[in-house]
Amino acid sequence: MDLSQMCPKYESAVEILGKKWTGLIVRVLLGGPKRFKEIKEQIPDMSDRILTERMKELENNQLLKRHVYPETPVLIEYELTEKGRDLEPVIAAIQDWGEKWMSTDV
Amino acid sequence: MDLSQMCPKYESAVEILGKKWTGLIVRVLLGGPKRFKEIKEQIPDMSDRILTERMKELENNQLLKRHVYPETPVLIEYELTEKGRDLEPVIAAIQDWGEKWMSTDV
DNA sequence: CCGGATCCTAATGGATACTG
DNA sequence: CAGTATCCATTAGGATCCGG
Repeated sequence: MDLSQMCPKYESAVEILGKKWTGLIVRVLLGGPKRFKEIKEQIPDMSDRILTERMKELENNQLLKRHVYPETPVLIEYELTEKGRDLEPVIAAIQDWGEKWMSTDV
Repeated sequence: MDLSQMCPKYESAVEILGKKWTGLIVRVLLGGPKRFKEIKEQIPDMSDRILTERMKELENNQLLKRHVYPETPVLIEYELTEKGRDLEPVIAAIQDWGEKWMSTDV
C-alpha cells in the first residue's frame, strides 16, 4: 500500500514533463526536426539558457537526438526519438484537460 | 507562431500536475473519498507539511472538496470533484508512458 | 486526528552579457 | 547560429515542533 514505492515510473515521468517549457518544446518537435533558433521563435518567452538546459535534459533522457551537420555555418537539428514522439498522446491528454478545465485568465 | 501564448492552459495544467506527489494523491483519491491519514498511509514518503500544501493547492484549484463532519473527534474527508476525477485519463497516459519508457533503476 | 508554524536547503528559472 | 557564463530572485520541499 505504498504508492510512492509502487509508482516510481510515474514520478520519474512527471519529473521530466513537469519542468517548465518541456511540453511546449516537445510539441514544437512533434512537427519535425527543428533547429535551436526555430524552437526559440515558437517559444519566445523562454530564455536561451533554459532552452539549452531543457534540450540537454531531453537528450540525456533520450527523448531527442541532436544531429550535427558540419557545414559552414554548422547546422544543428533536434529530432524526437520514438520515446519522445510517444509523448504525443500524453501531451494531448494534458492539453485536453487544460482546455476543458483551466480558466483563461492566468 | 508563439506557442507559449497559444497554450497557456497547457502550462497551467502542468503547473498543477508537475508538482511532486500531486499525481499520486489524485490517484489515491480516485479510489474514493479519503481522510488525511489514509492518504499518508499510502504515500508514507511524503511529509505532513507537503501533503497539507498539496491538499490546499488541489482545493484552491477545485480538484477536490474538503468535507468536515463535526463529530468527536472531527472527521475530515477529501473527495475529488469532477475536474479532479477527469484527471484519470491524463494520469493513466503518463503512467503508461512511464511504464513503457522509464527504467526501473531510480 | 488534522493539520499549522517555523526554519532551512536545494532546485528552478529569469536576465544579461559574452563566445567559437 | 548555437550556445556559455554569471548573477540573482523565487519556489519547492524536507525536518521538526506546536496546537485545537
